[in-house]
Amino acid sequence: MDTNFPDLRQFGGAEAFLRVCKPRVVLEMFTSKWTALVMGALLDGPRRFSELRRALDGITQKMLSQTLRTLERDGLVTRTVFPTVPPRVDYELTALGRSATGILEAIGAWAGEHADAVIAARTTYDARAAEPPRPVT
Amino acid sequence: MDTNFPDLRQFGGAEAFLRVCKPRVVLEMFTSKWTALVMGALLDGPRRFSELRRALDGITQKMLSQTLRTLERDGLVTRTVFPTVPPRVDYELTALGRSATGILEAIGAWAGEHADAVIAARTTYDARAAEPPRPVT
DNA sequence: CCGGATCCACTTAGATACTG
DNA sequence: CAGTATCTAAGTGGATCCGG
Repeated sequence: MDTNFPDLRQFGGAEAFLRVCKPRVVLEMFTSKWTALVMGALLDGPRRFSELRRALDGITQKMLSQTLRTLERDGLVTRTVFPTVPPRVDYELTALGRSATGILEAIGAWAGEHADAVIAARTTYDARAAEPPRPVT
Repeated sequence: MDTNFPDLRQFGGAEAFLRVCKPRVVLEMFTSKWTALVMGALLDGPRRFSELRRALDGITQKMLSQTLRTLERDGLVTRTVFPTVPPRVDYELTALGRSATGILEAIGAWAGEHADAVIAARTTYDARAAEPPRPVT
């Protein structure tokens, strides 16, 4: 099989390549701890800040706020402020955001089939690493 | 739409939920900087350490070594030592590892369609954030 | 109610030097 | 050739306090 792995020297090394690699940009959208969970909580429709805070029982205000702002910046979520008192702010997935949840579903599907194998492999590896050193014979 | 977002209090809060959530386990397999690139470099078949080091032009020995060990621990890559001198070590994707690259392909496909929209959204957001504050009227 | 600002602990990654 | 060990810099997340 030949999958045309690129010659990274064209880009000035792997480091430079990663900065312009679009799949990597997307990967980093989901790497932060709360991103996937917040998007999941928005799947059912618009939610206000305090509803999300309750749904994500245990998340700090700072992290929820920060995660939502990142999602908004990436165009995955809209933020709507109602000029009432007390203030009310609604968050909702955009079309782009809903399409991005497809990735999370793909990950969930793979996880359903293979996560146990990964966890088992870790257990085996860790047990082997904890064994006493083998005699040299 | 109702997507049955779970009541996280059942798990003792979101923090505890994330620790047992299988999709999250899978997500974290790819969060480290070099994982996806190393797996990509192994798609064409077995490679030895120095070949990978060259293919990933600019990666440090430490990060390549660390990434490969993590992949091996997760059961995605096998490590084969040939007892020759000088030593030779081959790395190869397992069946599990090859199936996991499907996730990376899904991300790549979405990126091909939507990464530009994300990048554009960021640009717009950043420009707006840099504007002078609006008068209160 | 919705956040911003600050401080701190922990993790991650790079540089460098050394070993079987 | 194929790593490991150590040190340091940078980023990420949590706790807490303050403001509109």
